[in-house]
Amino acid sequence: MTSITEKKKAATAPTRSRMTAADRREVILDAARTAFADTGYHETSLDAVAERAGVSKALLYEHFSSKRELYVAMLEMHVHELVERISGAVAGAEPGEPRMRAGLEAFFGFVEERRGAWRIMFRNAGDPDVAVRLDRLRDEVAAAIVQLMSEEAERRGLGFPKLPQFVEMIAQQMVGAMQSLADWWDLHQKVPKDEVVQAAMDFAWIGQERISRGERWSG
Amino acid sequence: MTSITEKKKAATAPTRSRMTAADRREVILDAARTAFADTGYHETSLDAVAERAGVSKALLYEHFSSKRELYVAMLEMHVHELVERISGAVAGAEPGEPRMRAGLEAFFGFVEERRGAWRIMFRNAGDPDVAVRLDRLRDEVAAAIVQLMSEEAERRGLGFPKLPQFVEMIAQQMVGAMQSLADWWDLHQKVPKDEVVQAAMDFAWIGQERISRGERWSG
DNA sequence: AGTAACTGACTGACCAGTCAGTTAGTAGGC
DNA sequence: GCCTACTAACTGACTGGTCAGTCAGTTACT
Repeated sequence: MTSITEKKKAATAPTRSRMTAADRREVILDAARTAFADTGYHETSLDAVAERAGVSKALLYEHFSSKRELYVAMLEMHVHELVERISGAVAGAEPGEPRMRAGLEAFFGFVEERRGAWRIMFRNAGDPDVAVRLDRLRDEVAAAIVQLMSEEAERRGLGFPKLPQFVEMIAQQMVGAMQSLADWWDLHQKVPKDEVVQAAMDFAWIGQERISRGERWSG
Repeated sequence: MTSITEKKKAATAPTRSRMTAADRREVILDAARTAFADTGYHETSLDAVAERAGVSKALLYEHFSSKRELYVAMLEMHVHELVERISGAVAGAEPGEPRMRAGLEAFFGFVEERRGAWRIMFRNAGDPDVAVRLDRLRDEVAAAIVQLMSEEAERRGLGFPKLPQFVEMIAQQMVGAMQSLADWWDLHQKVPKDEVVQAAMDFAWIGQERISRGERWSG
């Protein structure tokens, strides 16, 4: 193992330590995450990121060829984790309601544990190229939901073919609703995760009509 | 000296007309709308807006004290219209399902007629201060929905008091779902409005469970 | 002749990206 | 153990371009 000779655990002291490229890259990505989360893409200068990372701006360019590339690399890291968590949870659950609940739990679990990451991912776009990337991700998630819904329909021996775009529209709404709820939760962190998941199930699964009749899922 | 010896001969626009302040303001707001809709907040310079409006940048500052103020004024104009249309439609409909359908129709009607305006309102934020403003608007809309839902519950002689935040979470999801669907529609304009409204009703009103059983609203 | 509409030309700040150099580790020879 | 040469990590100081916002005027209308 490439032998981490000495864990720089004593990093508290201003050790003007030279790192391996890989380690330094991590430090930079982490600084980028917090910096961008605090002030957004446009309003965060690379000087600020460099300062947070404790290095010169020039060094950033040894690791990333542009501001955008840095941002995207950081973003992709978290996106990857989120996707892994959700798809893992979904794959390991029974079809139907349990699957949906598992997905929601995984999603809101991520949001809870990594507030900063979440905020970066969907509230801070700013740059159009970055926004395009996020849109693409969003569409991929929607496509995955479409896939699940179609399997579900087949399993039950029916389909939604009449409106070719129908399932996609449902999936887009699902994604939007969850994103919106996560944003709200970010501003109301006191609300426990269970209640958030519950509200998501209520809205997306049993629907408005029943809600307005006073019903709740799994009462 | 160096005065304009020769008429610039603005061959394109013959109307080098002097306007009243109010008229010019309208022209500027309109130019701002299209410019910002095309390229977003940060990527649109005031020089570009001025050019579109056919005036000098300095004149913009006769009417608006900053880029942000111009943007917000333009935004608020459209927001006001949207809110008027929806609340008008909602007020004139019977409670329950007809009311919801009326609100959705009004909303998607606005999106259809004013694609540019919609795109500005929620896809282009960019500037954090502007984003804050949009968030506030969003919360107001959510609050209005909460209000409607509460009245509805009272009308039916029941309530959702157990989780104080429950209704708010539902409302936030509703807003997010509709925003998301509108964004999607913006990229799939061929889909007729009726189908979009239908999908919205299906998702938000009857709920996922019934959808996955193959049901549709009003069959 | 008075004033409101309007302009060109400017500046000051910011910031992504560059470059010519300076260190800190390290491998190899003695 | 101690030099030495090599390399990869790292830096300060700079540039070139963009753009919000300003100002000293110039026109057109009443």
